[in-house]
Amino acid sequence: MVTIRDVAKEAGVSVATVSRVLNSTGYVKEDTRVRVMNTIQKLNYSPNEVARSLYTRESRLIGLLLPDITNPFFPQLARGIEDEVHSHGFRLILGNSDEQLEKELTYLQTFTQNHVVGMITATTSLAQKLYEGLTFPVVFLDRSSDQYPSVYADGFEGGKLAAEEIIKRGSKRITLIKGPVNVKPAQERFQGSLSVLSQSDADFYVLNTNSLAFDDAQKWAKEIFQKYPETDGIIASNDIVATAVLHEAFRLEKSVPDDLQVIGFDDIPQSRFSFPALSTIRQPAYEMGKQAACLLMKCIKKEPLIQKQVQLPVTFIERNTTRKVEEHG
Amino acid sequence: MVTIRDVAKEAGVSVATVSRVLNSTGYVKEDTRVRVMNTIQKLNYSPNEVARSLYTRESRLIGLLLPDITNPFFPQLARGIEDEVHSHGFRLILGNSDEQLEKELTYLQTFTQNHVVGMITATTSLAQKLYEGLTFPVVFLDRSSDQYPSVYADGFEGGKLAAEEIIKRGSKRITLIKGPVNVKPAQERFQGSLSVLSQSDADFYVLNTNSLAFDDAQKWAKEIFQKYPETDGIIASNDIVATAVLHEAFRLEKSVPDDLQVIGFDDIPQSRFSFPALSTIRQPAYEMGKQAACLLMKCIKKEPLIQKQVQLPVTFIERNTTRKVEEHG
DNA sequence: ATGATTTGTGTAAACGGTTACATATACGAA
DNA sequence: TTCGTATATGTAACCGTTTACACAAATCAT
Repeated sequence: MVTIRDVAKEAGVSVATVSRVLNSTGYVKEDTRVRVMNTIQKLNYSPNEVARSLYTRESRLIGLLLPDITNPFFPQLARGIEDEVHSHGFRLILGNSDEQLEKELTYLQTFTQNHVVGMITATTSLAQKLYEGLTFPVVFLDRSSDQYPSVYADGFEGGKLAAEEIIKRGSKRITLIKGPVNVKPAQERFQGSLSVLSQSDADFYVLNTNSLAFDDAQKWAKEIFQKYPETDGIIASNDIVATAVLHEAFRLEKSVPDDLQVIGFDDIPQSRFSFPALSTIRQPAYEMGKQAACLLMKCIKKEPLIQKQVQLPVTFIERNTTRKVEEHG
Repeated sequence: MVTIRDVAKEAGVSVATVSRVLNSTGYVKEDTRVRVMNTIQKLNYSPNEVARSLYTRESRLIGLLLPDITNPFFPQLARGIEDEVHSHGFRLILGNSDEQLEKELTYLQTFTQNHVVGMITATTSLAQKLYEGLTFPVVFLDRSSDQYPSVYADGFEGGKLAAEEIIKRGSKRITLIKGPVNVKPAQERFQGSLSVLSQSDADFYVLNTNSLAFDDAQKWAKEIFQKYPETDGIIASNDIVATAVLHEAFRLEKSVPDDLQVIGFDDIPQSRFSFPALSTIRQPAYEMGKQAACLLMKCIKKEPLIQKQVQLPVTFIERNTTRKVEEHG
């Protein structure tokens, strides 16, 4: 491995000069700068990030903690983040928490030990005090926080929207699928929908679930039609569950949206391809990731944050699992 | 930040002793070991991974290079990898290459500069010589290589399978969607299907595409029915494209599988929820990731590899976008 | 009792960068 | 000419670990 000393010797200068050339700091005469650059090229030298990190006490790494990359919502967040931080020269250390405190802790330690410059977390943190001791900035994504900068969509509003739209379109016996209790955004949606439903004249049934994943979605879907067969409107905890519901409804030969309406949450890319195409509450995932990354970049550069909390709007995406309403006027 | 010296001083021993306790190397008397451990607890000391890395010249990080995490096939690979390496105490630096050589190079550099202990790549590497200079082991995933350890599914066989099954089920005017030329696995599938089709008595049409992503899938789908409206069987380049095709077919009121059969590739989780449920060639993605990680672990531990190339079987998953054939016997 | 070996601990030199500080020259102003 | 400042470069300390080497005490074999 070729080091800065090798370059210095070859170019006939000191390591300090090479370092100065590398970082464009201090004074360097143009001739020597060129000479050093050439030597770097010639020796194919590339500075050791670890050594740099040790001295400066920060790396160019950013920690990213997600619940589960296998859920299609999160890769979009991740991609938004990556695209943004990459352009600033940072790289990501990725961790899946599976919403388990223990795994989250492991990664927090990893991030600390590796001197990350900052982190973005989209997971549990029921205990926000976990993050208190950290020496680097943290941005919460897909979760709100008063203390920390955070980027999230308005889950409560989304939940309300879903309920309003499904009621407006005529569902009377509504099933509300409640996501895992420890997943905060899922609870917010749920509360949003609940607040609307409880003030409406619709009957409703709440199905409690403990996962948002593919492998379980089918189970919840079956459960609904067993326990509440006469339901004519389902507000799902996310698009995956909604898709499973749709699938099960088809198996049972229910006609969507005529006999049964379904609304999802997230608007993952594949939702527009479901059959019928899924009506859903859209969260701008890629954009959320990007914004979170921007916020973190500002924290890292110690620029003042104009606003610590960024709440992005949710929108109702009307597709074919809900009935049409004719507009007035 | 509390360092090893703080611990040493507090425990009344030398840094060497603390280090020995930490790494369970050399001789340490039981009393002092306990005393040091207690001090570590008391001071809440956690060793600086960067410093360790600098001296030992290796980190506990592994580089992972994927084409695009947004394509649902890759998160599954990633998850398989993470689960495996995590249990060995390693963490992942993630990069998306978008199949662009330039981005790939950037990440190769990042990995080197950060002293990763190894890397797994599932992307381009048209120029395998890129990987020659590296000081750490590399495992190819979803791509074969004679030189390097690699884990992949039998794409050619998968392509053949798809063609055979669709022909066996009676399609006569087949559309073969050819994935991007620079994506090797896509080409292998294509070649596999092509080899079968060209020896069959079916007519077929090849649609060339340059992406496997959601945003473009719809475009290819529309193109097919414009250019080859009488087609009665479509072999898609992956499940995403297949799903888009299905969606478009429905819009055009084609009856699947009666008038049109469709076969995908990958078996991403959502495929079983498409309508009709997608028949596809399954690649065991999670398992592939896991195997690749296992291979890398062995390389890192310098254990001999029993086999450098691991080829996992593909299987035809019969769902409802293909017609049934009655078994003989 | 004596030497060899095992056990236990400490000192200091790496690892490969960055940067504070020292030094030296060039240049412009007074 | 002299001083102050801008320019240019080098020396060495430092970041926080690991480990080679040195040394001493304890244990063992003869």
